Amino acid sequence: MSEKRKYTDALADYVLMHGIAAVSLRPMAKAAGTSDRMLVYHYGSKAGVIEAALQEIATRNMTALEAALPPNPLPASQLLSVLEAVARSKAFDPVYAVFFELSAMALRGDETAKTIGHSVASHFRDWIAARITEPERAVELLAAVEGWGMLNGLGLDVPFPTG
Amino acid sequence: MSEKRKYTDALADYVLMHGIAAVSLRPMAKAAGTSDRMLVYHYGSKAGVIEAALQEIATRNMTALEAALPPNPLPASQLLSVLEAVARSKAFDPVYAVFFELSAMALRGDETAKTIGHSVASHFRDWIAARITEPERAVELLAAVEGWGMLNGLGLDVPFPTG
DNA sequence: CTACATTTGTAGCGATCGCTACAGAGTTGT
DNA sequence: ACAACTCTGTAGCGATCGCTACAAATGTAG
Repeated sequence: MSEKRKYTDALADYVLMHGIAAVSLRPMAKAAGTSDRMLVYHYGSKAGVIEAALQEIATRNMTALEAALPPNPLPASQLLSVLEAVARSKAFDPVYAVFFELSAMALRGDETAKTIGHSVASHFRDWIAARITEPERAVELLAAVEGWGMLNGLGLDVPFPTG
Repeated sequence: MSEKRKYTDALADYVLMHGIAAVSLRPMAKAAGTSDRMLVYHYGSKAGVIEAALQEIATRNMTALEAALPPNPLPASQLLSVLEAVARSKAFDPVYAVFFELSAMALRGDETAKTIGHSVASHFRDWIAARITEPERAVELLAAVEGWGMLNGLGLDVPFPTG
């Protein structure tokens, strides 16, 4: 595996762990086993580094989704109980957090956040649509799951959507 | 009105405009017509400044909600069309953005974000509960509205929840 | 008026930020 | 062997960060 590929992997881990807002080149480089100098060399700038990390996170999520469940229409309620297991696992918190940060950045006009966030959300929506018997409800279910994640993150006791 | 009160007001505007992650003392002080020195004097530290701004934003939202609609049970669909008008207005984008940032910070363990975010979300939930004929559905509706805001912010064309 | 406490301006501390100039080291093509 | 190109370490630039020491100004109480 190329050095840059390994860096990208470590950068994605770092962003998931610390959030988009908190990153700076030197600590990130240290976590990736290299120097800030090399990150700028490979990715052009801090913005390039962050974009690469976000793209990597997006790709991971999409492939994880594909691998988790074959496209096979189920009743919405059944798909939601699969999603609930994932969403409730502590390991998913950083993904939610990055997604929330992306949304906030997009609302403030960040073009990179808009592009990547829109792409991730669209893929997730289509993934859902291909796995429920009422595909036109995919967006509604996605919104319910995201809204649940937000309120749950804020410590509200919210029943997971059941469809 | 006391100087500190005026500062807090300007700080809330500043945070709504620029986001939580982007704030630093000097630009914020300039926007409030004072110096970083004075912000630290009045609020103790940068964290104190941010907390005051967030509290002010939270208070504004709660009083705006109270003023917008008297507590009078309506069918959920009617309340949602009121909320849709607010949520779709461009002026509400910064509120959504700050809320998303708060959620991300809370998920990463920030105690201030947890406290304030939980408080805002609880009040909003209770506000809804007092204005629909099926109060037990308040959390579900809140989650749907927040999820809509997130996907909408990412540029997805999402129908507003109808209840 | 005097003694004290509260409020403010000036200046600057040490740390970190993103980024770059420069020089070598390593690799490749001829 | 030589030149050209890719890669990487060292050092440091100017800017900004949160915060503080110090002292002057301002208000308040005796």
